[in-house]
Formats: sequence, C-alpha cells, structure tokens
Amino acid sequence: MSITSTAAGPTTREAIAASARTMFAERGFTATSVRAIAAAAGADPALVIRHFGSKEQLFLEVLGPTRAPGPELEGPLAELGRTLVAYVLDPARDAERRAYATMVQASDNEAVRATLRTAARTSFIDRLTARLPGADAAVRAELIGAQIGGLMQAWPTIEPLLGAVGRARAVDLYGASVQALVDGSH
Amino acid sequence: MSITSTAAGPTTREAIAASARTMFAERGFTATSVRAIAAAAGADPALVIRHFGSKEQLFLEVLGPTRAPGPELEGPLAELGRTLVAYVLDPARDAERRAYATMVQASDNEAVRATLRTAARTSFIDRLTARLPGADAAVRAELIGAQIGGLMQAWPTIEPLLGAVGRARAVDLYGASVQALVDGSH
DNA sequence: CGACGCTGTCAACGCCGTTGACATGCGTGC
DNA sequence: GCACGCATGTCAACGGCGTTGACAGCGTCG
Repeated sequence: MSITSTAAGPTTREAIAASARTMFAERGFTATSVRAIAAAAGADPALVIRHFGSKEQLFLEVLGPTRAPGPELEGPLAELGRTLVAYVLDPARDAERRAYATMVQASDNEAVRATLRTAARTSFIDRLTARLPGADAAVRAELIGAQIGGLMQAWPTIEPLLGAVGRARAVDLYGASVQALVDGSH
Repeated sequence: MSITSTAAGPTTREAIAASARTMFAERGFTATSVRAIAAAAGADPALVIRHFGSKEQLFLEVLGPTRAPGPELEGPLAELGRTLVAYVLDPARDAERRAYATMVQASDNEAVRATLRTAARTSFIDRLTARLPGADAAVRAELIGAQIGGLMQAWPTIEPLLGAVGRARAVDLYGASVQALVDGSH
C-alpha cells in the first residue's frame, strides 16, 4: 500500500528515458554515451545508472520490444503471407521497425541479442508455428522469421527506391514469397 | 621497383591480423579491445593502430568482404532461387556467413554499415538486377537481397533446429520462396 | 524525534582507442 | 662509407567512457 514509488516519479527519470529514446534511435547504442544522455536530460551521469542499472538496461527499456500484441496471424491461411508483410510494412509501424533495426545493429551486445531472440520467439515464431500445417511447421516458421527480419532491416534502404512501383506492389511481391513458405512444398 | 613494401612484411602485422580475425569472430567488435588483440599477438597496442589506422579499419580489413566472385547468378532463371539459396547455405561458405553476421551485429558503426551496403550492391544486387526480367527488376532484386540477408543472419539459429528435416529441404523451401521474387507477379 | 529510503551530487576508478615523442635497424643515393 | 629516410617498434600520456562509493537533502512512517 504505502508505496508511492511507481506512481509518482514524474520528472527526472522520465526525462532521462526520453533523451535516451531519441538519442539511441538517432545515433545508435555505441555512439550514444551515458554522459550525453544525462546532459540532455539535465541530470548527472551517475543518476542514469542509479535509475536504470546500466546503459544496456536503459537501452532495452526504452527501445526494447513493447508488450504489444505482436503481428497479425489470425487471417485465413491462404493470405497469411500477404497479411504479415502488410502488417510489417504498415507506415504506422515505422517507429517499431526503426527500433528493431537499431537493436539489430547493436546486437554485438549479448543481452540485446538475447532480448531480440526471445521476443521473436514468443511473439512471433511460436505462434506462427502453431498456425502452420505440415510436419516441418517449426522450420518453416523460422524461415519466415528470417524473411521478415531481413525485410524489416532492409526496408529503410528499399523504400526510397520504390519510385513508381509503390508500396502495395512490394507488399504483393514479398507477400507471395512468404506465402510459399506458409504453404510448404506445393 | 625499389619498393619491397607489400611483399615482405612477414611477422608482426600478420600476427596482429590473425589475432584480430579470431577474436573479432569469437567476441564481436565491441567486446574485442585493441589492447587484447595486441597482447595476443605479442605486440604493442599502439603498433596495431600504426599498422591498420584504427580499430574500425582493422575490423574491416580482416572480416570485411573478400574480393570473391560473389554468389552464383549464372544458372537458368527458372532455378535461380534455389541456386542462390544453395550457394548461401553451402557448408563450405560457413566462415563467410559468420563474418557477415559479425559485421551486421557491429553495424552500429557507420563505416561497417557502409561497407556492408556497398558490398551487397556491387557484388549482388546490381548483378541480380541485370539478370531479372520485368520492369520492377531493381525492386525485386532488393527484396531478394533482404531475403538472403535475413537467411544468412538467422541461419546459425535455424540450423540446429533442422533435426530430421535436413538442410536440403530447407534449401528447397527457401529457394522456392526466393524464386517467387525472381519470377515476379505470375 | 529518529530511522529509513529515495533522489541527487561529486570525485574517482579502471579501461578504452588513439597520439606524440622517441628509439632502432636497414636499404639506398651521394 | 656514410648520412639519410623510412618502416618498425616502444613508451607514456591524453581525453572519454561506463560505473561505483561516499555522502547530502528530504519527505514518510514508526
């Protein structure tokens, strides 16, 4: 009862988190120093560590996987590939895609790699495996995970090249390709 | 004439490069210090910088893209997807795949990211674009690049899960999926 | 009132990548 | 033959990093 802790710590901790979020997103993990985050938040570097434990934990807390519902896997099996790709490339999902890319680029760090891996497993691959038919569903789910991961990472460089082609066409193309793995052999 | 330079610098420089190669591959870019590389090679940390310019340049020199011919793109168009995937997953290509994964994980660093990007362009995407039919060949080549990149990165976690399925089955599955992008719409 | 816990400050530690000044040995041009 | 240049190697130091420990203010609860 007594504890006011999580309820009302309004100022500094949140300022640090906000600075960290933008700076990590803009410059990456390594190029962002704890001292710079602290300065931007008007706080002491030591306080950053006090609040978040370490630079690594701060990074994971502000950029790590949200407790979001995970990608859409509910539609009809025959359109799952397209549904999935449309979900991932949805412009509204831009920030999530960028956060993912930032984490992959920092996956030099073992804790980051582990977080990424378990998030992919629990919120995507395991659920997908359950939906796929066939004996090798688990392997196919992993392969689809590889496809989706590759797409999210490459999208920032692909999008500007689209020109006249249009995002919808890219969704159709990649969706059909993913669908081949949803269906299995033939 | 006079210069013996590139020919006979046998000892220390190569020892440093060898230490660097194994340590970077085992522990990643960030977790490997210049001082540790130097110690393992029996050299002075300053000498590492003298020889290679910076830790970053050393990393790129020992793990960066080899001047290899690049992936197989010559076979018949109808089998290009499978050929490509078979090439990438070839056990003989293991070291290259690991080097790629190590670089992606260090792509926090801008120079690493740039090297990765231009290598993919010149040795893969541009050549692939030239081979693909259709008006949106360039976009399809980029999407295939995303697929292949995702596969190379995820393979270390996928391979142990194969069990009874077998690598050949994975090649068939992913190859068919890539083929969908080679062919375009239908 | 006194103990406690949370927030914040400050100086310091050890490690990092990198640099500058300095030695040394070797092949070349005068 | 010898001074020169140059590549190779050594050493101490710099500034920046993430993190820690000692300590101060301060509101709350007993």
